Amino acid sequence: MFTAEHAIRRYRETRRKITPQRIAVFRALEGNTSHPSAEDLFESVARSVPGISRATVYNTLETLRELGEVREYHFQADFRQFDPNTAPHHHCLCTDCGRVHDVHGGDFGTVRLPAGRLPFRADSFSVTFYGHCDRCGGAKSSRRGRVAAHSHSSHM
Amino acid sequence: MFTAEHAIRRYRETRRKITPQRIAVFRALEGNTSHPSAEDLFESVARSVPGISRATVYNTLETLRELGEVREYHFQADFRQFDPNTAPHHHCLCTDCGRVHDVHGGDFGTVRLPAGRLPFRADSFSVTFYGHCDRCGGAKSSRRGRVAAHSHSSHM
DNA sequence: GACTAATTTATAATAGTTCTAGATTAATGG
DNA sequence: CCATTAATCTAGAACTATTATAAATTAGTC
Ligand SMILES: [Mn+2]
Ligand SMILES: [Mn+2]
Ligand SMILES: [Zn+2]
Ligand SMILES: [Zn+2]
Repeated sequence: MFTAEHAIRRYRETRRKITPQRIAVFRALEGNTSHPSAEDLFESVARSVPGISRATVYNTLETLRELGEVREYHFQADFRQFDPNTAPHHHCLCTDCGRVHDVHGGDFGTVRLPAGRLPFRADSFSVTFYGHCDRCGGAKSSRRGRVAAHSHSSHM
Repeated sequence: MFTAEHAIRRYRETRRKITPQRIAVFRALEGNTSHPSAEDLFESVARSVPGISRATVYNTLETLRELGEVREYHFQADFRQFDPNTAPHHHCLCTDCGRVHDVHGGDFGTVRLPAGRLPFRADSFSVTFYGHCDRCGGAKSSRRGRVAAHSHSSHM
């Protein structure tokens, strides 16, 4: 689990300096399940560290990614999103508002490459569901909360 | 299945004009399993239609996407990729060279949202495997062709 | 073949990200 | 503490994919 303390330890281990700017980015990521973009994090961090540069936020995110402390996703075309939760989990992307929810805790079925001779060695995978979130449920399904409980399966 | 003829039919149906530029883009997409970017398609099409503008390629792709004739993916951060195969299928993204392979024809398991009360209505989903392709197999696994036959499963 | 709205083109604008050079500072050790 | 110095930070320029604009061209229609 990502914590500012853990990130600081990793930075020390790898002979990197601990700066107020970096700590602020770590804190902004701690427990953050919103899959923020670099700009999101910049805006959030700039409140506690006025004058921080975007470059610093970008650089810190890149380092954390190299260290394997955050994972980068490309849910949308226009910006990258970061997730301090590096454990494998699925995501739901609302195609209306762009919000991304984690999926965890249930029976999600299995995902595997066919045992056949596919010319590829897979290290990991990611599953993204596209649809509509709670708040965007849509005009026709204004009966919130029920609509949500939807199951989706496939056997491609 | 996407064909230039089918795209032309759809363009006629929706009162859009058939131009040499558009036909060239249709042809470039026909049977294309490389998941090309707009720039890839521009370069390819520019050979047969010198002077074509990038804007035309972008506009045509956008229209095809609206018509549901191609699907747009965000495998990488820096550009969008298009797939004329709109049937649901999985993908393998080589994290070395960026090539994307389709996955189809075997037993891939099932994917579903937990039947519980997840506040989300899913319309579709996409599965992406990350790893190393045939050609990029890596130094340690130069024994190509065997490495490939790898199976990956999960029950998160 | 003429008409006209749709399309195309070249180019400017935009947005996210990366690069750069000079100013600042964390870490080290006397 | 203070001095040293390599690492870091900042502001802003540069870069890249994409979108917007406006004027020129053309597909479709009669
Ligand atoms: Mn997540
Ligand atoms: Mn595909
Ligand atoms: Zn939403
Ligand atoms: Zn490869």
